[in-house]
Amino acid sequence: MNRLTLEEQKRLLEERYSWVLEKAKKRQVEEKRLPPLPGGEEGKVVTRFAPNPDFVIHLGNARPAILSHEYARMYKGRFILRFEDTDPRTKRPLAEAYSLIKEDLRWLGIRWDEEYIQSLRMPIYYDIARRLIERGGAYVDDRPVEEFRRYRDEGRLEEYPPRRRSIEENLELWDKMLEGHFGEGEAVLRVKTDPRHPDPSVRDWVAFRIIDTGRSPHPLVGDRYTVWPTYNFAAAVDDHLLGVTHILRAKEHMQNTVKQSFLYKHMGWKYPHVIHFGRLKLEGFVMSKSALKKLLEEGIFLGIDDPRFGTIAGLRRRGIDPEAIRRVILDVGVKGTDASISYANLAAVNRSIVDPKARRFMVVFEPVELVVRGVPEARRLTIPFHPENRSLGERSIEVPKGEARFYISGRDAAALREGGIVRLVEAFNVKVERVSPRRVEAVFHSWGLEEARKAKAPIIHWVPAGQVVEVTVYKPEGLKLRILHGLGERALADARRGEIVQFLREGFYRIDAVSREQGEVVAIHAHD
RNA sequence: GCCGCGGUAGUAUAGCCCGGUCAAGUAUGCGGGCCUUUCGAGCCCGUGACCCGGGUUCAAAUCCCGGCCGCGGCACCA
Repeated sequence: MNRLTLEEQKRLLEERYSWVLEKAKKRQVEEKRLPPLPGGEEGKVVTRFAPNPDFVIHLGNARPAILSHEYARMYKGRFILRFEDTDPRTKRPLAEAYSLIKEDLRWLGIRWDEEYIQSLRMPIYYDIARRLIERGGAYVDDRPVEEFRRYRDEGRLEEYPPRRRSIEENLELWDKMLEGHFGEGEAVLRVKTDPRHPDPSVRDWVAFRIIDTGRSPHPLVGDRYTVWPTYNFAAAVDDHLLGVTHILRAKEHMQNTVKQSFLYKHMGWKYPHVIHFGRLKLEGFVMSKSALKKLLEEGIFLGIDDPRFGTIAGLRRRGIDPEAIRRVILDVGVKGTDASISYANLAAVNRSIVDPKARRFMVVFEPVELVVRGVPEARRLTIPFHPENRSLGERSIEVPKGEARFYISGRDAAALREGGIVRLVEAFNVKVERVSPRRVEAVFHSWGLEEARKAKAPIIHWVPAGQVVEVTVYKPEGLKLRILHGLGERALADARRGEIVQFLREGFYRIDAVSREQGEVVAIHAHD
C-alpha cells in the first residue's frame, strides 16, 4: 500500500473505501460544540465559577465550572474564580476547601485568569451598600422578622415603618450596624423591591445581616466583621464589579436572578446574560455535600476522595480521566432539564480515553495453582505492556524448562476440563490433565498461537509462581466497597501510584498504593 | 399552597427560535456478527423516543390552549 503514490492511494481510498472518509468527515462535524452565547462577542466574554468553600466540589459543581471556563476560552475572554464565603455561621467555610477546590479545578484542566475571595472584599460591599442607601434602594430593618413577614404577607409592605425611613436615618442606622450597636438577628439591611412581587421571597430581600463572629469565627478573617452580605448581595455586586458578562448557573438560582435585578436597577447597572441549567446527577453516587459530610463523620469511608463519592476527588481516585468528565459535561450541555448520567456512560467515555494509554498487567483473583510438566526449554518471554501502543514498553517473564508453576484465576480454573487445551496468553498452550479445587495439573502442548486457534483453546491470563505481588482491589458497589485479593505479576510493583492500568480481562483500575518492598499493590476498580 | 422552569429511545443529547428536507440524527446501553495472543479496543448489522388531548395549517417534535408529570424556589444558605 505504501508503495503506491499518494495519488493512487487517494484514488483507491475514494473508490473502495469512501465510507471511511465519510465517517471521518462526519466525526469532525459532530465534534460537540457548545451553543453560542447570547450576546457573546469574541474577546469580550467574562465568566466565573463561584463555589462556596464549605466542602470540595462534586460532579454537579463541575458543570458550571467547566461550562463557564469552556465558554470563556471559546470566546477568548476571561474566566474568574471567586470563593463565596460570606456565611461563617450556617455554611461555615472549610479552611482546606479553598486549596482543595483549586486542586480539583486544575486537575480538570481549568485555568483561571483572576481569583477573588469574598470575605477579603468586605469594605467593597460596605461601600456599595452605602451608595445603595444613598440612592434610596435599601433600608435598615431593626424590627423582629415576624413583623416584617406580617406586613409582607398581608401585602402592606409599603406601610412597613422601617421601609419609610429617610435616607439620612438609614445611613445613620447603617453606621450603627457597622459599629456593632446591634447583635445577631437585631437588624438587617433590605433591598427595596416590588413590594407586591408575586414571589414573596423577592419582596425586600436581605442584603446584609449580623453574624456573631465571636461565636462563629470565619476561617479567613476571624471576628473582624459582624455585618455580612448575603449571597445575593455579594454575588450581584461582584458580578458587576468584575465585569462578568455571562452567568452560567443551576436553576435553583432562578429567583436569585430576579432578586438581584432589583439591586442592579437601583444602581443603574446592566444585568449580565444568565443561563440556567438543570441538576446533574451521577447515578448510584452520593452527591450532596451534606450527605457526604454526614457519611464522613460516620467513618468507614476512605476520605473526601472515597471512590464511592461523586466528588471530583472521588472520581479522580476511582480512575476517571479529567477529559472524560469534561466530555460528559459538554455533552450534557446547558439544557434546563435535570440530567442523570449513568456510571456506565461515564465509564464508556473514560474507557475510550484511557484504553490507548493504559498498561496491561496480569492479575489473578482467587488464585489456583497450575503446574505444567514437560516444558521443552527455558524461555524468556518478552511481553509488551500494550497490544498496540508499543511506546508503553514491555517486560520479560522467565519460564523454566521442565516443570513450570503458575497461578491462574479461580474462575478460569473452574471452567477447565480434563483433556482440554488452554493457552496461557503470550506464552504457550497446555493440555489439562487433572483439575482439583486448589490445583490444576497440565502438560506442555505447544508454543504457537496457531495451535491454540486450531484447538479452539481458550486464552487465559496467568502469573508465574514465585514472582508475584499481592494485590488488593477495592471495588465500589453503590455505598459498599468490595475488597478482593489477588496475585499480580512482578512488574506491577513498578506501577506508579495514580496510574490507570488494565488488568488483563479484568477491567481498568487505578493504582492507589504501591509498596515495592513488601510486594503489595492496592488498586481501585474503575470499570470493566 | 404560592411563584418559576421544563418534558425527544434505558440514559444523555441534536432538531424546536426561522413548521415541510424528521416514518427523527448522534453517543452510550442492549442483541447479533467480524476482527483480535484480553471478556479491552476497533469494525459491521440490529434494537429502541417526539408526555397526553385539543386547536392553527395543505403540512407540527417544531406554533397556540388545556391537562398530566418532573424539577427548582418560597432563608438574616450559597
